[in-house]
Amino acid sequence: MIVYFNLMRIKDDIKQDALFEATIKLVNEIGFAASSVSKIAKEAGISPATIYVYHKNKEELLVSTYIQVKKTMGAIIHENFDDSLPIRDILKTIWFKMFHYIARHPDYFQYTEQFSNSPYQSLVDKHEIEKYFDPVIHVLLRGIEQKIIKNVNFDILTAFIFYPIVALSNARVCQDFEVTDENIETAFTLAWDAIKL
Amino acid sequence: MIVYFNLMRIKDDIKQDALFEATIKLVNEIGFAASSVSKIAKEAGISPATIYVYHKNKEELLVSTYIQVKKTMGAIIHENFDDSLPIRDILKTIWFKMFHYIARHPDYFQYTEQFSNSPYQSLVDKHEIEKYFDPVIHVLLRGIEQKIIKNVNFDILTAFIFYPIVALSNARVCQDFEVTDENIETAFTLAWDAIKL
Amino acid sequence: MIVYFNLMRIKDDIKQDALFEATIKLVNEIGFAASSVSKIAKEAGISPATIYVYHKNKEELLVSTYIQVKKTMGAIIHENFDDSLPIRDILKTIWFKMFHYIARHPDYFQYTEQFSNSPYQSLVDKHEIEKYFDPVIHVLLRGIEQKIIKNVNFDILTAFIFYPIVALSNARVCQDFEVTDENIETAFTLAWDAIKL
Amino acid sequence: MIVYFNLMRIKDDIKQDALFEATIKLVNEIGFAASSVSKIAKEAGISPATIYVYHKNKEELLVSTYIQVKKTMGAIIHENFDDSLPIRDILKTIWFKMFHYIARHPDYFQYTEQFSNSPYQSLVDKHEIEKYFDPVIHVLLRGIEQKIIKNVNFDILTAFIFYPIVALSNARVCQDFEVTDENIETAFTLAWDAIKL
DNA sequence: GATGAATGAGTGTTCATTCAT
DNA sequence: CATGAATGAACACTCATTCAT
Repeated sequence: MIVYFNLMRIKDDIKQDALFEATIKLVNEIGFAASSVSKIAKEAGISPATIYVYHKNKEELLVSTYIQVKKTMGAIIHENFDDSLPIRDILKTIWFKMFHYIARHPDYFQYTEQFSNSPYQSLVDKHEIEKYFDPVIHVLLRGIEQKIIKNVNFDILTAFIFYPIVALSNARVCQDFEVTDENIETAFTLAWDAIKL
Repeated sequence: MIVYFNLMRIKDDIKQDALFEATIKLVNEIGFAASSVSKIAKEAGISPATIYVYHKNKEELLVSTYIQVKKTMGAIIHENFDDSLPIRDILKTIWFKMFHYIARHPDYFQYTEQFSNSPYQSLVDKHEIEKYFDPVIHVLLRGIEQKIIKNVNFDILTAFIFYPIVALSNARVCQDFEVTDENIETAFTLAWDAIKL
Repeated sequence: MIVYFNLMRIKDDIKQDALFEATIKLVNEIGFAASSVSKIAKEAGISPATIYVYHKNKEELLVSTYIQVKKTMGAIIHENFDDSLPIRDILKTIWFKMFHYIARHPDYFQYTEQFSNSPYQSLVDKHEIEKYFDPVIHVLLRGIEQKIIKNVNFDILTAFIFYPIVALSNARVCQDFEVTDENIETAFTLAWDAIKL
Repeated sequence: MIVYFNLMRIKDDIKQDALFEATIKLVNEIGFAASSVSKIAKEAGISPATIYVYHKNKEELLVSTYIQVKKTMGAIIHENFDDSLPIRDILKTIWFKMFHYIARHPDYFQYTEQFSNSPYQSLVDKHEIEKYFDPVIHVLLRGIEQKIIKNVNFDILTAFIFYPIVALSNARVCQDFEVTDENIETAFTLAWDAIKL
């Protein structure tokens, strides 16, 4: 009986996962508006009706897919996070991790880009996302305290230390930027020059 | 004779304009996917069929609206463009002009943000857009030549001298950044620190 | 067990049938071009969207309706088909069966007439239709072999042994021809005189 | 002034003609339902509104186009009509003339075929069409009187002496029948065998 | 839990026709 | 006479969602 129950759970997870991947794949291929519930279902190999077993509605499917990607990204850039290193080194490490993560999962990244410019984005609890990136945020705050980083509005800091990664990773925005370790290093120099005191 | 000409000209500029404004307003209010042709028509006070007198299809309506906004923006940031000023001053002037333009037309800006992350974006002739921003681009190139600006990949430069404006103007991304002359000045300092040699 | 099977089978034969009859009725009443999907749906008492559960699109609905009529017609004219009778008798029997079938289902016949002159006709696999009429065809071939029927191009034979039935059954073409056994007999005499050696 | 008036009239006729040809061409190419007023207008090189100067509405345009083709066909098959020849020769001459006319104007013929199976057909005054074919009709009547042709219902006669021409000329119906003088002669033999006493 | 069938509401688009010019 | 602009009504079709099974 227990075995049976476990098999059920496994089955669930497989479907859940297929749904996650199908959603991202389809949104990237045909865009947000054209990704209908039934197309996503077909891509995932399940019935449209089954989606409603796992998710309240389409919105909730897209939002939870977004959150899951963001959560994963947060976890990955903080792997082996060492708070004791110099601030510049910590940030540089995170730059590399982000670029490498995006390079490995361009589809995940592209999904978040599309999502965060869609009307669905307003349905996300911002604090839930932010908490996945808390450790880096605290590094910046510490940098300000230690007078290593400019004491300016936090949004300004973000616009120079994180947003350029997004821009440079977005093939639509930057077509000539090749993601090599050397180029990442160069780009990071500008970021650091921008925020350092 | 002039009266005759006015009587002759049939395609209605007023309608054309209403359509332009309605498209932008609706896309901002309910997002790209939900902005149907009939809703846009209703907002503009015309029949859905009339849209097809002015535009081949929905795509073309959205794309031409985007191009028009970009064109206007390009024109405005180059108003009184003075090539003889120091490079830093030219760029700073453009920063202010962009922020002010966006502040005055937040809806236009928001439209371009949504558009450039939609599947429609791939339908735009990139070169047509780029030419509206040629003068600034040449300023950067001159800065590199004169060894005032870092000699790095152009996409990297763009990611630090233009993209932060987009990030900071995007209320969704930066909710704490208040657009005041002082804050713009501060933010520009970081941009200049990033790109200057 | 049978009850269970009935409960299981979901796609509704009753709806399928209603759709078939509605399509034919409407096309006969208002013509092919005016028979819109929604009108057909209303006539069948179902939602327009439901049509797309049973048929890929309008074309496919019309084509499959045509094929079904042709199939039925083929089956009926070959009922009790007796290959051992004299060729003239076989053909005469088929003449009567066709006239009687058409008289009983003038709407089915009229539908095929309209269909085969519409652009949809090119979508039909001709061989699929022809196979329903194979037995008669073979009778003609046998007649030629046995030097009972003129040895001429098969299309010519068809134009005299089958096509006149179509003409005479078409109320639009022949308004004065009353379908009585006597008149059919008379007309068949001409057909036989035409093809016999 | 008269010259001016004449020029106007000529211009009219050119448009009228272009409209006639455009209607037939388009209906043959894309079918009846898809041939919209504006497409016909574009094909004819005039404005859709102009069509309504020459014709009350779409129906009337299609009907009058049909009548004109029928009229032309009637005129051509009666060219050099010689009532004094033997009946068989007269009919054979008409067979050849019809086949040759259709071969020369397959588009005109195809138009009438499509038209006479469309709902528009009911709008035609049958008597107006019939009168264009009066002379042949009288030949048949004379044949009956002289006991050369079978004394049967006139529709039956028509179904064997005229309808096969339509069938054999219709590429959709008869794909293997090549229109050569020899084949026409052969086919006529069957027609004559059918109707002769 | 999983699903195929069903649908009302909506989609983008074209239609025949009118009208001011 | 000729027309470009305009439109209400309709088109074929897809949508997100529900429900009986």
